[in-house]
Amino acid sequence: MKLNYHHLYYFWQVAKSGHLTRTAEALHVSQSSLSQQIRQLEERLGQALFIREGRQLHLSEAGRLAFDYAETIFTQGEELSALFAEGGHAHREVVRVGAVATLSRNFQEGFVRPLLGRDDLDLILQSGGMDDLLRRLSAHKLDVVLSNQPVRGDSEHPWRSQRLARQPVSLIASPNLSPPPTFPKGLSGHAFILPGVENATRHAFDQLCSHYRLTPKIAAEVDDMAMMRLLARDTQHIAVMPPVVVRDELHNGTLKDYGALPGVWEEFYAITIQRRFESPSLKALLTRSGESLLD
Amino acid sequence: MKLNYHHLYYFWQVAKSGHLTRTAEALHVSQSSLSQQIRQLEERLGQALFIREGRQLHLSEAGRLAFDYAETIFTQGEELSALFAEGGHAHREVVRVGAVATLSRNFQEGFVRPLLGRDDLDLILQSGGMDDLLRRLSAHKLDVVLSNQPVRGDSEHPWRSQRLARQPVSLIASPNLSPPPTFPKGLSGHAFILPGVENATRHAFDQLCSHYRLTPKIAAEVDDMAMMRLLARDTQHIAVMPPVVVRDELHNGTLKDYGALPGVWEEFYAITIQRRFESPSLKALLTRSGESLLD
DNA sequence: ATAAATCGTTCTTTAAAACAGAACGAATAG
DNA sequence: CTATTCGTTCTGTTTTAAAGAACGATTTAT
Repeated sequence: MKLNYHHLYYFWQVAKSGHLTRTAEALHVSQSSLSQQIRQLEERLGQALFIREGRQLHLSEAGRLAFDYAETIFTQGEELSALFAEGGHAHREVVRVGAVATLSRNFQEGFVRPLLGRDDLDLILQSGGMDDLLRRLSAHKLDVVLSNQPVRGDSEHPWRSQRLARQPVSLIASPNLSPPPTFPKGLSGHAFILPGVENATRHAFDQLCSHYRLTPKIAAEVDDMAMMRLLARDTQHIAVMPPVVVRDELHNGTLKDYGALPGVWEEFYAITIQRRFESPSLKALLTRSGESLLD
Repeated sequence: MKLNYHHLYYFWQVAKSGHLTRTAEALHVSQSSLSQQIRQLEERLGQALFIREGRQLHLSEAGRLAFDYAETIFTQGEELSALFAEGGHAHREVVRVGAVATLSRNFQEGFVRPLLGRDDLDLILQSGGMDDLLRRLSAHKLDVVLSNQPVRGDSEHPWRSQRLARQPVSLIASPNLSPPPTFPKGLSGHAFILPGVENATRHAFDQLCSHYRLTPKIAAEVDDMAMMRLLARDTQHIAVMPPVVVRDELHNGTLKDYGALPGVWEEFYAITIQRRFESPSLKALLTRSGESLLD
């Protein structure tokens, strides 16, 4: 037996105002009809939503609960309705991309680049924390989340993490460092700017160091790639990061790539919710080869 | 003309599976009926939701949009339905309190204390960032948010900020500080642990200092009250904070209150959404006098 | 190549629901 | 203590959703 949304709607309206007769007038239905529909909803749910005290209606605890749900349901519905009402015009395609705020901006740009030239669609880019972004993804406020970590989905949150690209991780520093650092030997005297410990790249780097019995001096731990880029530029320390982050600086000579670390990769994932009808533009983004994202 | 939620429901089901006939069977209705209801929805919205290609249905851009809304609407509905289905039992009262994570724990506890003894209701306490909490409040996932700052509501977010209490702010430090600090003179040689600049208390403190032409040495800026408490306890610096935060330490002599700062207050606000039927327990919490919250 | 099956739409009839109106009862107001 | 207000219940009416048959288009099978 299905929930009757029209009954719920009437309940919502009455609960909002607290008066049956007034609501009936506002909705242009008879109070008798309204009363009946609400009673049917109560029978369907198996519990009283209103407490009848004299000729007044008060929300019961169950009613309060139902009201909260009704509120989100029908505000969504009204939003939808308004969206279609405002313009009879056809809807433009929209692609909404969320990106973990600590992710490389160059990578983000590379991902959405194919969409930038198109004037037949709207691109919405939002950054934020992982939790926040995943919540928005679940609420269908985002189409895809970009992250440097995969996420395991479960039955409640059927997320799908797809690796878009992997990028070697290099030693990046000022070009006039002397002696020039090399890996694994030739690091003494230098301090490092590293990704934070929650980062998978950092984990790989630590493993590599422990393999070569190295205990590098740590100048800073930074989780934001944009911040790391600034620190690499403005200090004499060695940053451990993918070259793509500092593409411009490498090109104009502000920074130098002292070589990739073997077996250490920064990975990029697209997290989506599996759905039957994917936006064709988004689908195209996700099925590209990894190289084009990083050049 | 109102949006028909039954039509939307059918649309949602068909859009999920992509097949009209199969969905009709699953819902135990005829495919003709299903087809008609969806057509009526399209007429109501003024746009095609499906693109008919041969005998296949594809979501149009408008359809994709509508589908996202339908998804949140009906998952909410199903959640509601499940909630009432699982137990025919009467629903216990629930009060859901959100608190800004940086807020004093003692204050939080004082706020919810009247509810702790009651076994006829469930108390849900969540902490998080202001943005996150306000979002949950708007989504009716929380009944009230506790904060040390008021929030201006608007027509879209009709928040109401109510001041629950104000608390003097004192100089708090180790009891064996010598010379004992006094305000405004007698602070030289001491360093301070201060709330972060986004905190209203910090602002008042800075104003006070500038009035007395003081430039205090800052040892640390901390936005989390629990953290501040630890630092006050484990350093020889002077913390600027309300005594309520360190009530226990003051009582057992671990810390000492060197006097309140004139005109500096830490304020506590309850942020709610105005509604017709407030939970009686919550209402009782909000109408208490401020004193009982802080003792 | 052509018949058969599949799938969605449209038209018409039938069943179900939402609805309005009247009668009723209880609580509030003058 | 009588009017009025407000929610409920009962009955007949109207509207809406549903089913069935006919149709057209596309895919599959022979």
